[in-house]
Amino acid sequence: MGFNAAPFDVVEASRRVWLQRWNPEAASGMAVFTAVLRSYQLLIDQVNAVTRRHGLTFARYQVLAWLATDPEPSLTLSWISNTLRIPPATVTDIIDRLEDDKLVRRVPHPSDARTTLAEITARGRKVADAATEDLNVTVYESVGLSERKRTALVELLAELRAEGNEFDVDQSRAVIEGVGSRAGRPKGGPEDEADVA
Amino acid sequence: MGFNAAPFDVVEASRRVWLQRWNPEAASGMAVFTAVLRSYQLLIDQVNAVTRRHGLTFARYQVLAWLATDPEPSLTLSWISNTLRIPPATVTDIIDRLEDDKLVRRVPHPSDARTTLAEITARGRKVADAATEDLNVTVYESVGLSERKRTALVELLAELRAEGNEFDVDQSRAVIEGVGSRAGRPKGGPEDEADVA
DNA sequence: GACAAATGCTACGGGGTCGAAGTAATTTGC
DNA sequence: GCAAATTACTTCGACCCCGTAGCATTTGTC
Repeated sequence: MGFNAAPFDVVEASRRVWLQRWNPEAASGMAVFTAVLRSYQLLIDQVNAVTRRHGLTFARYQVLAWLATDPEPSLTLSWISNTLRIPPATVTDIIDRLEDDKLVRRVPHPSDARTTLAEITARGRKVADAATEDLNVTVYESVGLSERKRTALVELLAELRAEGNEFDVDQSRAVIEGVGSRAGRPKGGPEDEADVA
Repeated sequence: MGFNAAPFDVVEASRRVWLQRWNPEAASGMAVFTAVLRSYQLLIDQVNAVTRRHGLTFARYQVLAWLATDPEPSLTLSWISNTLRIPPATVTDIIDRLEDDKLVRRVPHPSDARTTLAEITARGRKVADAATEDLNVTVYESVGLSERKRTALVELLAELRAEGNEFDVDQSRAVIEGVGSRAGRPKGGPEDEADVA
């Protein structure tokens, strides 16, 4: 769907309504959610338009991009599921489609027969890079905001995500440093269970 | 799906990869998009869990909440489509379901036979308010961040959305001031066409 | 007033996603 | 060393969303 401007700023309008009918804390929280929602819609729309040009949905692109990026040419499906927060059944479907298009290949895990690895093909790598290049030029480089404000925004959202336990704050730094160590893990799971309900 | 922490901060990890393989502008833009995406996932997940308790999807809740909020008890389907950025066919579907549940009623527009109004029922109002109350307590009031940071975040996102032409910046203020004037408009459309491609 | 264009909505059909249940392999506990 | 619990993935079925095409009405143009 093409993107037409809404007739007014829905976030600000809602916020005023909330302030009248509910309490200020709820109003600011609602405003955060609504602002994130509408920003997401704005951006995902542009992203979808690009990935579609390359024959991919965003979900499929995302998986392919990680496979293309990672030092290891293959990742376990469960790693994909946990990291990209895609339900297992959806990962299965995504890999099915990518396999149909010969962008990815299923490979048995060397030491754990339960586990399946997704391995990117040469063709897949080519498609991923072309799509990324296109995304960079068409969307990412022309997101609004100054460089300084982009940084501020990303930091605020990082804090929001950290507080919401969106990622494992304790382990994150260590994992990011050792970028190469993501794939081959025989166990694949975090060694200490996070206490999420 | 329950929400388990990802093993690391995917935004930061991606940003580093981008800085190595692509240019800094693309990296910061990608980080903005990814941060918005993951924040959206985090929040929409919580919101969905709440609305489901009340027998609604988020899309249906959103429509119902606007109907419950607006001074006018009815809105045109096209207004809903434009404002909440929901494709017309989807609005039809949403109203169908809400009608099935007796939360909303279709009413012919008094002066334009093409147009249909959605009017909230007493039952609909009750469900909407209960769901909103629940959302406030369960999600909105406990979004992270200090009040100051929430404001800063919402402002940054407003700028992002404005630059992306997510809403009609010129008219927005005027429309928001006259909150009551949204519904009954016989024409329903903006009087000057925004120059969107 | 008549015809073309624009607007508002709906019917149809398909694609993407995902919860739940099932299968297979591995790890844990005793 | 074996049963129970856990982990990894897939199958199935369903729901939600939405692009497309189409119909009805209104508006614009002459």
